[in-house]
Amino acid sequence: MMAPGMIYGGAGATNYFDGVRVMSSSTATAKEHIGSLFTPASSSFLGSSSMISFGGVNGEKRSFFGSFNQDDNEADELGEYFHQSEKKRRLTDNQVQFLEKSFGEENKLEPERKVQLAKELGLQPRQIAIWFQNRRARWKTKQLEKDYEKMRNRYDTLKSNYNNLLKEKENLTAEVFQLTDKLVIKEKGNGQLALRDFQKRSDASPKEINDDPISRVEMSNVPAGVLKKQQQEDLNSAKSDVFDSESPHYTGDSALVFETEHSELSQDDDENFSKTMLSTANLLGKAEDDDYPVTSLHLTYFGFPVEDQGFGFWTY
DNA sequence: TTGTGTTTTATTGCCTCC
DNA sequence: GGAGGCAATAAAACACAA
Repeated sequence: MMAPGMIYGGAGATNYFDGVRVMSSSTATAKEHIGSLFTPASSSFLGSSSMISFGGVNGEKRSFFGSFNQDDNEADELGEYFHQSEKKRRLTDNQVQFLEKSFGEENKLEPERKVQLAKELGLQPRQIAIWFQNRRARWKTKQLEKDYEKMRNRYDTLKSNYNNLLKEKENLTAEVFQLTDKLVIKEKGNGQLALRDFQKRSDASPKEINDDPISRVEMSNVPAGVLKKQQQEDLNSAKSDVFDSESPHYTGDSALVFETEHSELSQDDDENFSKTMLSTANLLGKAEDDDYPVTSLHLTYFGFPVEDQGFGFWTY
């Protein structure tokens, strides 16, 4: 049997009187404290109805649901409620309905409202507070679920868009392959001069070249269509002879430019693509500056940006 | 009927605000 | 320091399948 006025708590439990939390460090102290508050004259916490505040002690039953249309069903419900044991009891449907309505109006509970609701529903103010607290927790959980659902939908949309862009990019890449091949074949001819020039320049440090901002800028400004006849021939020569996989000049750089692309293209495709593009770029670069061979790094400035542009190779 | 999962009511401890 | 809010949790009540 629990002490009257004590909402069943264990040892060292927090106790409540009329909705006020009474913290205690020792159970005995708490019991004494609470016990002293419940004299036979106390108007609340009457025996088995310890969780329910009745209107008065004189047997008069004030209207339990002042705001409800009380019918036989509700009377039965109440009777059921009052006759439940002292264990944890559920609120009646009408009580819950009333609290829900109140929660819908305002989910925070001011002290006056709490007391008012407690009076109207015949519950302890503390019970009203607990109900609101639990209801807020449920509301928050629901809200989180909704937010999660929204975010998931957004993610799905973004993912779908990304996949579409990926496909588009693959198509464009394939188109570039085709066009480049066509271009190279078209430029077929004598390339010996280009090969000699390239070998002469092969002593130049790649770092120097790559770090030279001026050459980068110049490269980026080379219009693709400006080619002299002799330069075209140089390119054709270089295409077949210069870009072998052993060349220290190109293999490393190739990886630099296309390193984010490995998941998309096979290694062979990757290599071929790099070589072809280097070939083209060298040809174009030669039109501007014979001192520097074009490395794959420079390709970045030839309309094949690593990221952030329409033809970019980025990863998520 | 019983085992099990879910919901509801209530407690506890910590934190913030006044 | 007290009051109230919140997160985590306990435990009773309830729902339901086997």
